[in-house]
Amino acid sequence: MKIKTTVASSTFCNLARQKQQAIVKEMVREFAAQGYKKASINTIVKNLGIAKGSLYQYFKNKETMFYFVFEQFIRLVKDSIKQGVSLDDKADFFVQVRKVMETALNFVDRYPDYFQIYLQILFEHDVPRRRELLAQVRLFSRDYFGPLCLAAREQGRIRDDVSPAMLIFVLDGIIDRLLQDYVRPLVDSSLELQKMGLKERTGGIDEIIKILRDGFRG
Amino acid sequence: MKIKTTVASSTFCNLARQKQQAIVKEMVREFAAQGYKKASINTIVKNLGIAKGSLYQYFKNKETMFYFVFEQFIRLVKDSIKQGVSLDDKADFFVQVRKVMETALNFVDRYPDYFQIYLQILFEHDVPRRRELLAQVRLFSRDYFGPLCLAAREQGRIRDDVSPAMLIFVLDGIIDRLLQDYVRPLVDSSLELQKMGLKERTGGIDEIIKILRDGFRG
DNA sequence: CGGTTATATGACCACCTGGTCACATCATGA
DNA sequence: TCATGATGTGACCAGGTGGTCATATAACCG
Repeated sequence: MKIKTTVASSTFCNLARQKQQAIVKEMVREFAAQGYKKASINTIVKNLGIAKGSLYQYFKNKETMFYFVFEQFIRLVKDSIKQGVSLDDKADFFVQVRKVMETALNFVDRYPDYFQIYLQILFEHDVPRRRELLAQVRLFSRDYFGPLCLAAREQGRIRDDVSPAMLIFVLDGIIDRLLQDYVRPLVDSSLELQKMGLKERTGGIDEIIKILRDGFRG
Repeated sequence: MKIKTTVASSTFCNLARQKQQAIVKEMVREFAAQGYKKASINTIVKNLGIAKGSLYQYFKNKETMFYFVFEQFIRLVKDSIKQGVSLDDKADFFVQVRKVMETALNFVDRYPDYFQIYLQILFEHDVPRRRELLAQVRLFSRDYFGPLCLAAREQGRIRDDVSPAMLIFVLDGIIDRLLQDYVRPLVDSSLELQKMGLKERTGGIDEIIKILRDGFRG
């Protein structure tokens, strides 16, 4: 099974699978840790033990390397969505939100570095073709949550004194926080889900859903 | 009134107020836009129209410049808290949360670049003395929300099947999102509070509080 | 084997970085 | 007016950046 890409050279595509994977892994690691601009090609080749010229035979330039990695990220996301979630208008809204949270958590659990790269793109304003890249991602938010939220509201599962924009804002915010907390816990307010087993994790998500549904009031 | 700092040179402190402010403003702008490592001293001096050597007579090195700016940030935060909020155990919990949100929003409205610098520190893992800096900030979160949340729970204003950690996690997450959305709206899920007048903004916050209190259920 | 093409290499380039310092300019006070 | 100390300056440094390319090595095939 050949690797799918629109930007890597044929030389790279014909590389031994093992070497290929090592290169991808190291590029992902470096871009995840440093973002686009701060990422160092010298560091990448040093860690791989290959010459810089070699890397530049595989990819035209730094921007292409980044885009290649991003391509892989998009592919993984799409695969995860296909496998993990099936939109079902009839199911309870909060059950569906729950499913989305679990799918998203599974993704960042499996591919934390790829998720970090996504965060880097969100945060770094001078990433090449940033707008275009982000437009490709709007997964949990627009393509997914948008329709889900609108449907839920029309079906009366959501109080009608809450605007759709606000619903999306809060849900998206909570999920984002959940994922970021998973890969990069802050000292102050962490659920530490990444330290838990599957069962506790499920319990944590349950609690969040409960809050979203019924609020904090005692 | 002399500027308060523990790191700037006396030469800088004796500078004409106007020049001083211009320098502070430009450093804040650059660090806010680029973070610590990517920030360029050459850019700063070019934009200011002064020699690099001059800047290095005001501050020992880049790290000192960054710390100086951070010092100012902390000062502004403390002032804002003093003015904006008074902890009141007897007031309704959600009313207090509301007050915190408004105070925080006012801060990022007045000092968006300083808030950006805070975000940069949160996100950039190789900022010098990062842990120490972040420890000084835990404002809305630990020093503030922690006691508030615990008190609210003990007084039964919060449902007792929600853990304190979860309460802090969700509140902190929502506020964080609110502030980030204010200075750096995402295309997909933005409330666009920054485009609104004071009244609409108040309405937006009200809606959030309502959701936190009673949840989304229709 | 020889010949030809594909891959690997690292010295090298121009450019930028944070930082220095000998020197120029200015202000002050006698 | 002149001397002294404070302030301003930018050429310069070592080190890092993304990127190139002539050359060396390997792989393949007749």
